[in-house]
Amino acid sequence: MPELPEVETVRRGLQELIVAKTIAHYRIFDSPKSFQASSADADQFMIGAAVVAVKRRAKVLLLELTSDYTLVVHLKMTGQLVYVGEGRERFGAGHPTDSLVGRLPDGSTRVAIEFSDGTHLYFNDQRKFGWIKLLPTLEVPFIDFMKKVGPEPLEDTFTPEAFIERFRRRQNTSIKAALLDQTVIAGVGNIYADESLWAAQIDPRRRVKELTEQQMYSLFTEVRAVMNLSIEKGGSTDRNYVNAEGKRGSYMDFANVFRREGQACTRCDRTIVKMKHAGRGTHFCPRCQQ
DNA sequence: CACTTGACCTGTCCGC
DNA sequence: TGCGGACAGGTCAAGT
Repeated sequence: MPELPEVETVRRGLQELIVAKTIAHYRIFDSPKSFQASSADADQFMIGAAVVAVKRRAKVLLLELTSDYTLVVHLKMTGQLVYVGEGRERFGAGHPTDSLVGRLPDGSTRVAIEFSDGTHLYFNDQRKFGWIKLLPTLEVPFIDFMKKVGPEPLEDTFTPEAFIERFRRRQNTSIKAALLDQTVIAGVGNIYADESLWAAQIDPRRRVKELTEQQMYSLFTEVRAVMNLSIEKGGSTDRNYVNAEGKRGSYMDFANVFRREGQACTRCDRTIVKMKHAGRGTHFCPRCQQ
């Protein structure tokens, strides 16, 4: 479930691994949905183009090319963007729990890119929800998603006042549903919604309009703290997520509620509960979250 | 406009 | 052991 910390971890890895590499070939394994570009465009603007930079906006990765086109990538639920360097026959050769990735390409590979030095970048996606679009770099800010998506919560310029203002038009829904709404705040998904609400001691079902200013300040602080810690830990590997080198993240070792139903709350010892709310599995402590 | 629900997919897990 | 159904959750379309 790549959310902001996972996508940022992939971005940092790719920035180190593929910038300045030139695309020699590409291969599409599946469906017009996984890779959205005409073959003429892909041939003209990918082959021979080098990677200028790897950027991120919300949960979307942007691989900018020297052709002035950008590969826009959304990993959705099970997407992976994995780099395999020259001579590396497979991942997972180290500690057996480090990696979820075997020899590539595999049955989940949707797109393979070969660089001129013989190294590869694979877009794997078991459930095919994810996609790659090839677009002119200048058009990227104007696609629907980019126009609607909310501010980046980890930017230095983002303030608690701006955070509170973003929730103004979602007063009547639950705080969890509002946090998951990408047009309110960018990058929060199910894991970090549950974790930040636990840290701020707010019941996920509570309506936005019922929350005090102090609670909203606390939530602002905790959303950032939780996601910053996760980036530090390389993100959360619940099932499929791996970074650009095929390695797991370790944030789940630090989670206080997510996938911890039936266990004791680390703050008050009450049993953590899981229920369905806002259409999602929702984990919280019924004693210390109000 | 605000808000909720279902669809998109497929691997995994659970109960029979 | 095999099989059907529930489940996982990011985003968008369609519904109230």
